[in-house]
Amino acid sequence: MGNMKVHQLARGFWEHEPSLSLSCKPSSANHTLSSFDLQTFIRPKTTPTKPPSSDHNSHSHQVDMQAGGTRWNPTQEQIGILEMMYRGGIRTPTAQQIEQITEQLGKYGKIEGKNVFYWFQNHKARERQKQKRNSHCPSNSRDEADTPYKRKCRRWSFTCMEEESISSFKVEETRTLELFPLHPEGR
Amino acid sequence: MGNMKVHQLARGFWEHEPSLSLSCKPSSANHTLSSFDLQTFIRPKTTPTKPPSSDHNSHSHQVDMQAGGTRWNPTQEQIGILEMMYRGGIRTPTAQQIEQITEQLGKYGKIEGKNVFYWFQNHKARERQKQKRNSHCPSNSRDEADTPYKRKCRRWSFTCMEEESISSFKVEETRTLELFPLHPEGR
DNA sequence: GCAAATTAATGATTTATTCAAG
DNA sequence: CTTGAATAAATCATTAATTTGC
Repeated sequence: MGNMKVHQLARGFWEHEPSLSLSCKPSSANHTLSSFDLQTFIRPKTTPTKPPSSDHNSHSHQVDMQAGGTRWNPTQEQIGILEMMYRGGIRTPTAQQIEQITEQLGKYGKIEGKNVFYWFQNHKARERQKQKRNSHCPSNSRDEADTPYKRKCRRWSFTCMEEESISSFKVEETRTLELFPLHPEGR
Repeated sequence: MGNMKVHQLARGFWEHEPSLSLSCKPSSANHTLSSFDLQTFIRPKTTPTKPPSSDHNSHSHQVDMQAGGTRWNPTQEQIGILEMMYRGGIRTPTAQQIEQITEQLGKYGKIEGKNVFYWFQNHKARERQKQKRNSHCPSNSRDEADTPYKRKCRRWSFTCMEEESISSFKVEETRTLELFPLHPEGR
């Protein structure tokens, strides 16, 4: 709050790189790749920064957020359920679980899969660090019911919501890319 | 591939947790959540481990992999393009870029968005660590063309490919979960 | 020359750290 | 100050190189 100036500069991503004046030796870079334009990717299309259209606000529960770049603001019910699951033993849910959880929690307010994912990550990390800070009598500092190194497969894939979303009431645009705040100190 | 014994134990995910005998105090857990079954999520549905069907091998380039749980094995063209992009300055591509890159690289072999994402993460990290190991005369150890702390929004979402995939030649099942080799020594 | 055994690379996940909104 | 979001570091796990014994 307060002194949080937000730069709106809409320059491209890679303009801070004149021409790669590094003299990296072109070792074994003799690829026989055909028909490929690097420029296509270097310059990501100068998005027109379409402002979010007038939202209809369907779900009522709390501020609808999204569509502008705000972050998820969980409701009490959502937190409750998540904590219950955490206490139930879930630490890093699989994609499948995340899907289901998201669907369930969606009843209580707007939510995305990544929110669920992040919530578990953060909660786990912070519980751990809280426990570490309370390492007074570390007699039984065994990590009780955490995931004991079984490597599960996450299996996700990107789904970019851009360019005319599915037309239904999906997340539309949500463009925060060119719009980054800068913080006063080097923290 | 000789003494690599593979455990096939197909027990469920959370069976290493009888009933959470922890006596965690039920602090402020008086949520008024209704109609929600925790068990649904605790027990993720005992997938029947369907073996991959006979693959037709469509793309010719190299071993088709996938469909069983193997990892992405990039072709020379793909590596070439990715390295070119990296040298071009791309470090952590946005979801939008990843989408495009994936599409392009798809011409040279099977690939997913997450492969592109991981490739950049790993390549960046390993370049950095390689450079750190060569810190002989650290005169100009400035991180040259890396992303200088601009926080972009990644914007991804989960897409679980399970339960009868889209029917086309998509990734089906890919279950490597319970199947881990054990190595004789502590690595 | 060739497969098994070993090692080196590197793809895929998880954990730690950091940034920033509210 | 709390915590959602994102990135970096550490770690695990698999595949390709490479070596080795025949």
